Amino acid sequence: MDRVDDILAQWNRERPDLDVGPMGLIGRLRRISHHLTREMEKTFARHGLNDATFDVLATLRRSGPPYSLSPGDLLATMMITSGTMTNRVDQLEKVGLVERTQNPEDGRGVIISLTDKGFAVIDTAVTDHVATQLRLTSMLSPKDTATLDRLLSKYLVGLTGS
Amino acid sequence: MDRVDDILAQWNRERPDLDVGPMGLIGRLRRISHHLTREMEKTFARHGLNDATFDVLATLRRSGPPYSLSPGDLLATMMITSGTMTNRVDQLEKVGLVERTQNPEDGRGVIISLTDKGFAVIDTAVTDHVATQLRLTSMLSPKDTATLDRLLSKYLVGLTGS
DNA sequence: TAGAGATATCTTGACGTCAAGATACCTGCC
DNA sequence: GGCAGGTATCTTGACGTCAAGATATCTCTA
Repeated sequence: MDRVDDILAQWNRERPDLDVGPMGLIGRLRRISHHLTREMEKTFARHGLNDATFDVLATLRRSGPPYSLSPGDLLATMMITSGTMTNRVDQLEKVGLVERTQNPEDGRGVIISLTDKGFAVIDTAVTDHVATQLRLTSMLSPKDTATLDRLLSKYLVGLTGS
Repeated sequence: MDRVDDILAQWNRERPDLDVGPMGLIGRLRRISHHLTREMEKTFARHGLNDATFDVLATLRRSGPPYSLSPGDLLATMMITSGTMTNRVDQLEKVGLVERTQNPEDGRGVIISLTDKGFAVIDTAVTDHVATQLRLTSMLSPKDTATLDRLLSKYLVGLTGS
């Protein structure tokens, strides 16, 4: 029994014609996601980052040496638009965590690279972040975690095709 | 195998010291949530609404007659701040879907009520919305849906305490 | 090799959200 | 009754995001 159940009970009383099963599942998913995001942002803030800038630095870091990607490459793994990407890189460049260089092979393109400072920041931040994520999933038993993860993966594939 | 698995594989290569199990679960949860929100917004748009304004109208509608709540009551079920609430009500009042009246029992308070037009809009929109949600969960088997819903509820309670 | 269409990135303007604080009003204690 | 502290709502300014379009460059075909 959670808060979403209260919402469903209200709908059942007011609109008994509606099948609110999907609403319960989706509502819970979104509430959990929202809550997790809020909590993780606290960790990012300790490193001078937020969800958006952490995402960029982390993508560059895990791509491996030379820790450089084009804005287009970065976009491919994030669910955002190109304008948002420009804004994120602007912020990070301003504080010296990444730098833009012209792509020598394509005059239209630029390459975003982690600076040494950026590398140091993200390497520390991600360690902290992983600890936070462990805490945020620690209330689930190993078995429940495994089942949930498997079902979410199945759902993600069914929903987006990959 | 989904896109999140690719991300985890990159981390394993670059930072094998990190336990990325929680990252997979949280990443999937957030991606699904993001995708669902985007899809549902299309439905809201067909009724001249968005996620924010739908939420307010729906909360008033399911509260039952007289379809009136204070901003504080509305805040209690939504994960937003008071400033955001003011903005949402402003938008809805401007287009005549809700109206503000002074709370006769408390000079500090106001009461937000659905107008007849607001009632008609939300009653149609929610029917459409439920159909969208059914579609967005239709790729899961009934059994998987039940298991997922149960685990999410458990997680939500463990995470937020209700 | 010239031009049409495709591509990569950035710009602009609007919107939703938030944190922090302002304002008005209520309640309970002295 | 009057004042202190609590409560309900709104205001302000900053930020992240998006859609749509601008600009520069590339690629392919004739």
